[in-house]
Amino acid sequence: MTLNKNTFIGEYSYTVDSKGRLNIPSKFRSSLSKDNKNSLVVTRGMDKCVWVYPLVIWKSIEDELRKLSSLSSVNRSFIRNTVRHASIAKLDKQGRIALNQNIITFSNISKNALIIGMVNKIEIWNPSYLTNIDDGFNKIDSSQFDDLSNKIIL
Amino acid sequence: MTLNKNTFIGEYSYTVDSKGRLNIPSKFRSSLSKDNKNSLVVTRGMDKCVWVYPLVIWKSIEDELRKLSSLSSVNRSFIRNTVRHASIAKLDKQGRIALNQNIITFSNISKNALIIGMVNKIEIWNPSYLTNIDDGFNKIDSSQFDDLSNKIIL
DNA sequence: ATATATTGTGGGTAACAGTGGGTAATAATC
DNA sequence: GATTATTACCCACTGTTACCCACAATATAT
Repeated sequence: MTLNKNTFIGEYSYTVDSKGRLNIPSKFRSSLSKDNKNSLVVTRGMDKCVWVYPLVIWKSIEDELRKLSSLSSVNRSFIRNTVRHASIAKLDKQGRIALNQNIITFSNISKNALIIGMVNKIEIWNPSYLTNIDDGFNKIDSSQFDDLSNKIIL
Repeated sequence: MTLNKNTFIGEYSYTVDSKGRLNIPSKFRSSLSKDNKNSLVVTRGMDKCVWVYPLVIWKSIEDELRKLSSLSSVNRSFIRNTVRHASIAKLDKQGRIALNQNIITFSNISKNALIIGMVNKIEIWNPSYLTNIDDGFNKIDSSQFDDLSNKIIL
């Protein structure tokens, strides 16, 4: 049962096998709309993790990037760093994707991987890295969320 | 007979069985609107308890989160910590949901569980934990509620 | 008060999900 | 063109999940 299509929530602990294959949670797979053709786009996250987008969501990101003028050096830099590490990964019959060496090295994922649903995308973490981020979260002055608390009722 | 749909009040004491299944009070079930498709969203509370939302209520939270840009690290942190422990639980034919290990460990619920209606959501407590929080509540300086008293008429 | 329906609890079993490895097809290298 | 390396498909094993039925206790109705 899924909420919206191409929407991901929850956390899952999986293993990367000797061939670099990583299972995508079946709940995430069943959320993917058909027009993704069983394909995801894998790229570097802004934190030390992997970002995974459904193909159609990535396409909309591409369309946004297309609107940015290359006359601006900031834009050029932003576009370059957003797309240079992106690659398309197709799910195999068992529902796994193969992570390339570039991504594995960047995120420092070896055996255990933590997969987290981030609503419109998926994050893959080295579990020990995430623990550090999590600690940071708890140390954030809650006043930083005051602005959010006016927008979102939990 | 219920007042509003997806609205919960009252307190109930139930047991979690060996498979981690927990009954949802029938009064709560009959309050759920049909478009929830017998599904709830279970996640960690901000206290040491479990928060349970009707599916459609959670969906509106998701929609708000989707609007937050991932360029902001505060936003990323907020989204991650809001959704990573959330999962969809479908009511079985007996009106129960299955609590996963993550949630059980966090809330320290073993056999007995206290289910409390919180108007727009449901809380599930280890009974002994709630006693402690309750004591704390009584010690809060009432001036902390001054801000709220300007917004809500009790 | 008796009969009937509903509610909370427990358990068996079949289906599914995650993991690993062998093998064939494809691509890359010499 | 031959050899090697990489990729993708297939099968198999194991543990978990979800569905089904059962039963006792409570509530409701006649």
